[in-house]
Amino acid sequence: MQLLSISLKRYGPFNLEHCMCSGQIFGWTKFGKGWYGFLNNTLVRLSQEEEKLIVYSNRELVEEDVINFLNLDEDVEEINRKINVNDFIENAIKLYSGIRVLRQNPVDAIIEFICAQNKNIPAIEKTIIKLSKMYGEKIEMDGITFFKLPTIERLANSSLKELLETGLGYRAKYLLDTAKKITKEDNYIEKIRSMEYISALNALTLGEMRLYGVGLKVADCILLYGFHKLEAFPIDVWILRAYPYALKGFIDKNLCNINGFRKTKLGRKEYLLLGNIARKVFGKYAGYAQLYIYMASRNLFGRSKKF
DNA sequence: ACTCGACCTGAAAT
DNA sequence: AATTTCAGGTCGA
Repeated sequence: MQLLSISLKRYGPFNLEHCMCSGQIFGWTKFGKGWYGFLNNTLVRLSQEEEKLIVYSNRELVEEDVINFLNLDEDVEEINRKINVNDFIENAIKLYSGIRVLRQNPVDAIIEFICAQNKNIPAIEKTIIKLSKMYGEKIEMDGITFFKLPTIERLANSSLKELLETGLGYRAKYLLDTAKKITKEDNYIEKIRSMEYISALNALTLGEMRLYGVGLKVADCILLYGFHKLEAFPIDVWILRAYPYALKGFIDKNLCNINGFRKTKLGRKEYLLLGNIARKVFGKYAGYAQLYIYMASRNLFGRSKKF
């Protein structure tokens, strides 16, 4: 057992709640004041008291791992300055200060975001828990039972019929096929990691290395949250709704008229166009802008009481 | 190349 | 209470 106390004073703004509720990570649960989840295969409880972060685990903890996972070293104040291009973003930065792009395990991100497509947040959490219960390692803490996400090998060795019991629906075949692909190809993860953002995006969605069931949006999530490629700008329905406001002053009227922004889905060409505009405006930190915009959009247009 | 309907399932809206 | 719509999309015709 180990307890770690990390002073947040020497880092920029950090807000655990915002990080956990920004749709960038699934499988973490809040009980009382603590967030429970897996950090590099170790079950931990995270809680924040203003300038202090408390980390608890049954196993040995390395402070470096925690700092790396929460990405405390990243200079968010500098990033915030760079992406603060209009009132909308400035307001969002104020409201959701302390949000950070976490450094998840890439494989976990792949599994999570394939499961997450075209589902709402409660349904996603439910599916992830079912999947973990079915295939993952069981670990207890504070009298609560938790299940780790399955390994990709375990998924590759499962069957479609079995996977369907988790309520994955049509995503089951995506997940199975993807798991097989990743385990079959040598160093799949490392190959993606070594690529530049655009190459990685293309590799995930086209050609030989393509993952079945991974389109542009899921690929962007994987690259941003799993591989920390900050140029990635995942465009989901929430980003699309807020897009004209978030990019105010940077989109010409033609684009506005052509696309109308009334669509709920984008073609490949449109998706890339909107993403490229965001990358032009927000530079290499488009991914951070995306998190702020996502939060702001849920707040503005969402009816869910969770946010 | 581009558009558009189908697709599993469960939550949320009507 | 039953029914329809929608949800952090992707595939294939």
